[in-house]
Amino acid sequence: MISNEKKIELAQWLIDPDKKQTLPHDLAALEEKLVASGVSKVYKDIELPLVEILDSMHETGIKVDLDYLTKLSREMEKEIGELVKKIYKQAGGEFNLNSPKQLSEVLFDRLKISSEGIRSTKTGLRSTDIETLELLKSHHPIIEPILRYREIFKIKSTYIEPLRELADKKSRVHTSFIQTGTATGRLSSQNPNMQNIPIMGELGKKVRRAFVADKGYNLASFDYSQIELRVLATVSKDSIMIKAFNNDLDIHKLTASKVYKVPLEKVTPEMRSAAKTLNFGISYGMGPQAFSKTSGISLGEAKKFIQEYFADFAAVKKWQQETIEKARAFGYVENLNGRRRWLPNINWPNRRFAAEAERIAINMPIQGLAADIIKLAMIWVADLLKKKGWWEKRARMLLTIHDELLFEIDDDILKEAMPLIKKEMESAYKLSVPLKVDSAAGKTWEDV
DNA sequence: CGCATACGCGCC
DNA sequence: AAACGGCGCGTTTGCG
Repeated sequence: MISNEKKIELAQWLIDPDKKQTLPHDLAALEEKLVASGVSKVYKDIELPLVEILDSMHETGIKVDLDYLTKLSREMEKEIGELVKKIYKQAGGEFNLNSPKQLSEVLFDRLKISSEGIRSTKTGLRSTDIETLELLKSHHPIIEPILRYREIFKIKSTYIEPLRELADKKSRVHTSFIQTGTATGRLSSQNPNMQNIPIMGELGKKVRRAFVADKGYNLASFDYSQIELRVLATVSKDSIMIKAFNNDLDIHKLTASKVYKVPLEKVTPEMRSAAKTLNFGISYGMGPQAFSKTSGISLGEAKKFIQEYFADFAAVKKWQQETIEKARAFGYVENLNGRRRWLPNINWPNRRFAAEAERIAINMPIQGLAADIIKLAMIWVADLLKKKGWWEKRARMLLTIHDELLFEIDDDILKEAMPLIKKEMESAYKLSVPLKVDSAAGKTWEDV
C-alpha cells in the first residue's frame, strides 16, 4: 500500500523535480497534470512500483562489522593525535585544525608561507583546500601532516563514527533512499548516505571492509559498465559510438586514438586517462578550462581535444545543440521516457545563468535515462527474486549506487542467482547498444 | 541557543 | 572555485 501523501509527493516531484512551483495538494488534480506533463508512464511504471522496493531495502539494511569499526576508530584516533602534535609543534602553538580560517592564518601569516598565486574563497579567505595545499607541499614540512590529518579526520568523522552510531542491535545500518531528492531522477541516500562511501586509496578500502555479509551469505555487486555513455550513444545516434559499443571496444581507448590521432596500439595509459576524463566531461558540458585542470593537460591542448572530439563524434555535438534549442523553445528538457526538468534560466540574458542551464539541459536526459534504467532493473530483479521465492530471504537487495546494485545472497543459491540477476539487469531497457553488467561477490564490500 | 552558511570533500 | 552534471554531511562561524 502506498499512502496518498507519498503519491502526492511523487507526482509533485515528477511535475517539477526542482520543487520550485507551488502545486495542488490533491491527487486527482495532480494526475491530470501528470498526463499533461507526459510523465504518467514514469509515475506508474517506474516510481510507484519502486516504493515498496525501497521500503524493503530500508527495512533490510546492510551489516557492518562493529568490532572492526571500533578497531579502526582507535587506530585513526591514535594517528590523528600524533599528527596534531606534530602540526602544533611546527606551527609554534595550538589552533583549531578544522577551521579553514585559523589554518590559513597559521600558514600564511604566522609561518609566512607565500600566498602568491593562492586562490581566495568566496568570503576572501586564502584557500586551504587539497589542491592548494598540494602546491605548498614543497614550501613547508607542515603541509604533509596537515593533508594526512584532513584525510583521516574526514573518514573518521564522516563514515566510521556515524556508522557505529547508526548500526542497530543486529549490526545493520538502514539508509533511507530518497525518491524525490534529485532533479534528474536519480535516487539519493541519507542517514547514512550510502552512495558516497569511500572506495579510493588505502582508507577507502579499510572503510569498505567494514561492510560485511551475514553469516552464510555473500555481498554481490552488479554495476552497469559505462551506462551514461551508452545512453549518450543511443540518444545522439552517433554511429561511431554505437559501433564501438556494439563491438565491445574500449571506448576510452578509442576516444584517445581519435583525439590524439594515433592508432589504437599507440594509445598510452596517460592518453587513455585524458580521454576518459573527456568522455565523462562531455555529458556535463565541460569546457576547456575544467578539462585541462582535471586532466593535467595544457589549456591549448584541452581546447584542441574538445574540438577534435566533436569533429569525431559529430552526432553528439548535433544532439547537444538540438537539445539546447528545444530547451529554449519549450522551457524544459525531457529524457526518452518523458521524465522532465524545467529550465527557467535557459533564455536569460545573463550568459552565466543561461550557460549553466544549457549544461543541465544536455546532462539531464543522459543522467535521467540512466537513472530510469537502474530503477527498472530494480523492479525486474525484485520480480525475479520474488518468483524464485528468494526476495528478502536468500537474496536481499541492499543498495543502489547510481549505476550499481548491491545484494546479500545465500551461499547455497549464489552460483545460480548471479547470472540471473546480471541477465535481468542487462535486459532492463532496450538501447541502441547492449547494456553490459559487471558482477562480483565476496564476504566484504572490499572483496567485491 | 538553534539555525543557516561557508568551506571542504566523499561518491557516481 | 568552477564555463563540470548530480548528491549528503561534518565542522566552523556568524546571525538572530
